[in-house]
Amino acid sequence: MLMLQDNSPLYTALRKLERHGRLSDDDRRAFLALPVTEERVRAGDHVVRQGDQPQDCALLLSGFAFRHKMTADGERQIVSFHLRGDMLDLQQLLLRRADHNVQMLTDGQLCRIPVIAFRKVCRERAAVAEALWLDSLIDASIFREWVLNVGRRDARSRIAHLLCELGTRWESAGLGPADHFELPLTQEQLADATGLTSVHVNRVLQSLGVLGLIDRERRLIKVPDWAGLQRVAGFTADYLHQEPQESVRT
Amino acid sequence: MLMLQDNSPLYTALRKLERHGRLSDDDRRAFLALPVTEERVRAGDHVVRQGDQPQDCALLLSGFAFRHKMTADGERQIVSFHLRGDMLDLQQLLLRRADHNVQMLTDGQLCRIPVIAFRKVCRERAAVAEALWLDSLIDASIFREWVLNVGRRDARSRIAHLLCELGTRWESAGLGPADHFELPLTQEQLADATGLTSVHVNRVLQSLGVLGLIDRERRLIKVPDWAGLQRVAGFTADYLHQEPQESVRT
DNA sequence: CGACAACTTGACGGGCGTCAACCGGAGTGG
DNA sequence: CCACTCCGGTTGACGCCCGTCAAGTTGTCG
Repeated sequence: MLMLQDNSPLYTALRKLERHGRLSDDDRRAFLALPVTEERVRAGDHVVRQGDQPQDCALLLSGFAFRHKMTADGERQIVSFHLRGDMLDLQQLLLRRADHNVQMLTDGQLCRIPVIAFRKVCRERAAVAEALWLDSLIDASIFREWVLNVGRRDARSRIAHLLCELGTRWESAGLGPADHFELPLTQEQLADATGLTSVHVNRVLQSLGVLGLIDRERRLIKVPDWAGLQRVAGFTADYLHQEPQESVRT
Repeated sequence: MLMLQDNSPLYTALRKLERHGRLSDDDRRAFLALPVTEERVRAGDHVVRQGDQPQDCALLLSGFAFRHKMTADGERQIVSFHLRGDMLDLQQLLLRRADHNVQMLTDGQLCRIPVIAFRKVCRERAAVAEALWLDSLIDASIFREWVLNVGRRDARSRIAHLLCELGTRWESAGLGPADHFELPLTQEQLADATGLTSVHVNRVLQSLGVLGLIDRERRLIKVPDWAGLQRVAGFTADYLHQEPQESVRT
């Protein structure tokens, strides 16, 4: 078995990619050998801008990021949040032009992988391509859940659902327990993610507090009643596809 | 150049996959050689059910299909519509358990491709895997636009936007001009796709008619003022990624 | 011609948006 | 050490977009 190099910035990503199935030593080696450039970024920095044609893919090493789009008349909608280990613009591997923005929520660190080298590895190592493809399928599943969330849940369960998702992903990214996580979002950003206004988000957060479902202190969320929050949200984690896939073997 | 077999049910899909870049003759041969079983389906038939672990992928040969999810308390949200040539559950290639439902909107025809054989081709023919991966990335892009649509547009532009998308995809699927297409949806289904109620959808459709933006006759939509509809919708087609990609060549 | 689904219309109500004022903490500079 | 500023959070009053309910109407298929 290949000794893993914990010091490679790609190791975090590799661990996430292997969540659904081991790669061979050759696959790991090829992936870890990708050329990268690390980069320190500040809250608010753009990682990708709509219309860009970036020549590299970004991997989030630390900090929080988010994707968002805007309507013609300037309304913003956040479409996803990203934690350590997430690939931020995997789609740039195959799609030329970015159709949305990716921006840092907090200070953090990311590394950039040149598209050309990345594509080469994908073409030569089918299992690596497959793991990355799977990753983008899970992203897509999360987007579908978000459509359901903003389309068919009322404000309270909508926000509760988002909190459940973030807690669950926080835990599965190895950052801590799901019921005690960082939420480095202003209420306006929370509103942009849920299709509400910041005023209403404020009222709903308070009501969730009164119900004993969440405790807020600064940008930290504690969930004293996880089952209750889940019930209000109608949350089940299946759409995150976190379990190993035990998928059909060829 | 490989002579294409117009009679293969996979030919429609191949043409769509090659929209963004030619495959080699070997790639085409491998894809067209996939074992398939054709199937006639009726409006309302389920193609995939949430929780299923299907052993094949479905390709839509004719008719309309849609995907939908439900909240814990039974609210339905449609998350996408599908036309001839679309792969209906590509994600079953890599994900074990379906997290949503796929159902026929009209009578139609589909063909099923066994997951095992399909995966084998993907592992052996990197370019085929890449084309399919690209297809799921475009799906994901459409989901993001839907999040924006239900999250941040009012009822009128929301419905206008959906009509613009369907018209555009109708045309690019080779079914006819974008401003004159079939819309085999009840107003309740339209409501489930836009996060509204059927009553309100009814009123908005009428108002779009009064504005001279659309004409409805039965399940047919004519758009006398496409530019106007686009303006009301705030629609730009970039998120559909229809242009050839001219992507970085390795 | 009866039955059923889909569409249409009107009256009414509520969840959430809008507007605006105020508060509170963190950073800044004198 | 204290004003000043600024951003984000909080609160209240009010109103609108869209949901709800319920009663028709139309169209289609047996």
